[in-house]
Order: sequence, then C-alpha cells, then structure tokens
Amino acid sequence: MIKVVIVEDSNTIREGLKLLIDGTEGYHCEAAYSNCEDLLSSIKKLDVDVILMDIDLPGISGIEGIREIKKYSNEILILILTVYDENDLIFEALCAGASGYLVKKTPPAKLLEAIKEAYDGGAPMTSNIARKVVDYFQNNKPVHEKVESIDLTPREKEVLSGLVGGSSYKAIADHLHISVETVRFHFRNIYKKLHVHSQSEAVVKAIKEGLV
Amino acid sequence: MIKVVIVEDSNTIREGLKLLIDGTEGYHCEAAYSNCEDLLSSIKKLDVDVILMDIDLPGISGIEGIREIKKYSNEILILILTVYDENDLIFEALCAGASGYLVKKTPPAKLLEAIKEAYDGGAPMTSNIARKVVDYFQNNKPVHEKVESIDLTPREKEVLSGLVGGSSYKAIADHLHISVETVRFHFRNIYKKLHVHSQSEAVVKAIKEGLV
DNA sequence: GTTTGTACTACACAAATGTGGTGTTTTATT
DNA sequence: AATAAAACACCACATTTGTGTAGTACAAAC
Repeated sequence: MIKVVIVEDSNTIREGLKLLIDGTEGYHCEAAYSNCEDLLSSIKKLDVDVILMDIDLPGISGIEGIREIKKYSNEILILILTVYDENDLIFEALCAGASGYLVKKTPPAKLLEAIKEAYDGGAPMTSNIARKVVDYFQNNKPVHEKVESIDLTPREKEVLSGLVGGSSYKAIADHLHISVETVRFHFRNIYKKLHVHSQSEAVVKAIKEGLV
Repeated sequence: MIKVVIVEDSNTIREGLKLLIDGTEGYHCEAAYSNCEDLLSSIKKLDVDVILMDIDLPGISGIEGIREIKKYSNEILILILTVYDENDLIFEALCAGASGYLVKKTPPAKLLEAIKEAYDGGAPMTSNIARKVVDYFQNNKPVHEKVESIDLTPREKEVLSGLVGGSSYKAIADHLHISVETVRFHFRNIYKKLHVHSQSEAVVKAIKEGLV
C-alpha cells in the first residue's frame, strides 16, 4: 500500500486525484492540501510515502515546499505535478529534491504508474522533461566551454532571423520569395532542433543562444 | 497627369498596379519593372514623377535603388510599397530619400490618393508607420538619454515575463491563477502599448527594452 | 548512380492567437 | 463617497500557428 499525500490548489484537480488514488488497489490518499503551509504544519502527524505536489502554489512555492519537506525527512518522495513544462522550475525542483516531474495532463493510469515507479526508486518524468534534463547536463559539462551549436541550416537561420525581426510567416515568406508553407516547414524543423513549441520560445532561444 | 513608374517583382501585383494606374483619370504608368537594375538602366529615358517601389527586390535592394535614383534626380518622388511594416527598413528607406511608405494591402483608392499626396509634396504613410517614425525620433532625442518607459502595469509585466519565459497563454493563465481570457486581455493592452502585433515582436521588444 | 542533405510545396486539422466587443469587480486616489 | 485605473471575464470571428503526412527537385557525397 503506497501512502500518498496531495498538495494542489485547484479543488477540482485535487479531488480528482484523491478519488483516483483512493479508488485504486494498492494506493491510499492520506491527505490532500491546497497549499504547502497546511501540509508542513501537519506533516509530523502523517505517514506518507509519496507527495504529489503542484509547483504553482499560493504562499510558499512548491520548490520551497520541497526543501522544507526534505528538511523534515529524506524518506518522503516528492513528485512534481505541473501544467506545463516550465523550463527553469524543472531543475530547481529536481535540485531541491523532487523525485519526478509530471505534467498534469498525464493520464490516470500513467500517473499511478509513476507513483509506483517513484516508490520503487525511479524518477518518473515525461520524455519532454527528460530531454530537458539531459540537455541541461549536457550544457553544463565542465570540460566543453559551450555546446556552441544548435545546427541550423543557413535557410533556417534566415527564417528564424525573420521571426526575431518581428515578421509573421507571411512576411518572411514574402521576404525570401518562398511560400508560407515552406516557412512553416522550416519552422517545424527549427522547433525540433531547438526543442521548442512556439514562436516566443524560439525567439527567446534564438536571442539567448545568439543564433541570430 | 501624374507619371508613375512601378518597380515590383511580383508579376501579379505589378500588373495589378499598372492596370489601376492606367485605368485612372489623371494617372499614367510610364513603365513597370521587376527589379531595380532594369529601372536604373533606362531611367534617363523616362519622364517620371513618382516611382512606386517594393523594398524586397532581387538583386539591388529597394533601399540601394532609392539612393541611385536620388543620385540621378532629386525631383523624382519615391513611394515605398511593402507587404508588412518591417521596422528597420522604414528608416533606411526614408533616410535614403523615400517620400512615403505604404503597405501593399492599401486599398486602391488610398493608393492613388497617396500618389497624389506625394506629388503634392506630402509624405503619405500608414498611421502605423507614421507612429514608428515618430517613435524613432522620440527615441533619438539627443537630450534625454532614454525615453525610459513603456508604461506597463505590474500585471502586464507579469504576463509579458511569462511569454518571454516561453509560456503559452494557457500556461501564463494557470501560473497567475487567472483565465486565459484575462491573459488575452492583458496582451491586447500590452500590444497597444508596445505597438506590436505578435508574440515574437513582443518578446523581442521586451528583451531589447529590458521590460523583463 | 544511388543515397543524403537542403530547399521547397501542398493539404488538412486542431489549437492558439489577435482583435473587436461588453460588462463586473477591486483598488487606489481624490 | 465618487471617480478612475487596473484587473478580471466572456463572446465571437478571422487569422495564424503548430504539426502530421506526403511528395518534388537538385547538388554534393558515397
């Protein structure tokens, strides 16, 4: 029997998770809180294996919450549950002591599986997040000064520059005398290379990495 | 009778413009070229009042073209016709000697009006572009070191930061515990204040101006 | 001389975005 | 208490974007 505690400010999601966990053989939800403070003030009374925790919380943030929990006990496992994969938080959370990082849209079955994985010593996370973690360590290799290079083709650099220059796909297409479809095609490939999924992310990355 | 010459690489648009001009009382299209080189090599034979010129041209750019034309004659008026308002080019073009700056989606009637305006000594441009020109001069005032301030409310800065952080509207809404609609509302206002019309532009501006 | 990499185009569909409305609730400031 | 500014929310509609799938053309590399 895996003893779970939930910290999540959305009533709907919190109750949903509780129902899911209590309704599943081998799992039990010991408690559910809408914020970290409540959890921390009663943590000594709890017998818990895994804490499912939201990152965006009113009051003490999930990150800070992790630190406090870990201060109290290193045995308790913490799984971060968040809506989207917000870059910086992933590492902060993992550094603070989280054992896994899941997105909220994770289907129920996968979620239960992840709890079990963590309980069994694993570090469940979505492939998307895993990728970021890998990237992170790759980018922090002490030996190589910089990974230097996201390998964009000349054409890809051109369209990306257009975007950073504030142009729409249509404007870029026009500027380069190619069709909008082709611009879309290039961005599809650029997004894959940069591991992003929106213009904003691409622009930020392009600027930060000096790709333009 | 206003004598017009067109330089535009899109056959469709070039022909369309020619038809419009020749089909209107008081206007005549003396010639139409698909690039600057052709225009320049035959400019001495032309009797022209106004040149409608695209900026994005194969070979010699529209900007360079303007300089060459002006070298030959200061009498000839040049109106830039471009698809979208590409920031930097506006100033280059105006500095090079353009008398006006129009977007291609300008309706026919307005376009003819603009040609007349230029002919009569005006500097027709869309309000959008006029705004940028004004901004430009404001930002280059020698006295004030920096205009310092696009006046965003605290909340607006928060949502903008989210965007620069790579979040989608939904993620931002979730993070701030507000609805997506509200995020959209804020961006509407932010866009107005920054004079932009897309995420990319907003991100670039936010970073460049240090708004985040 | 076939494979590979780059550039290009097209069709389709869901989702997100940009923009115009309207209207309510807070929070300051006078 | 009254007004203004900021924040919030919802509707609606046209575009744009993000992504999958599928195929053509050409030049360099094997």
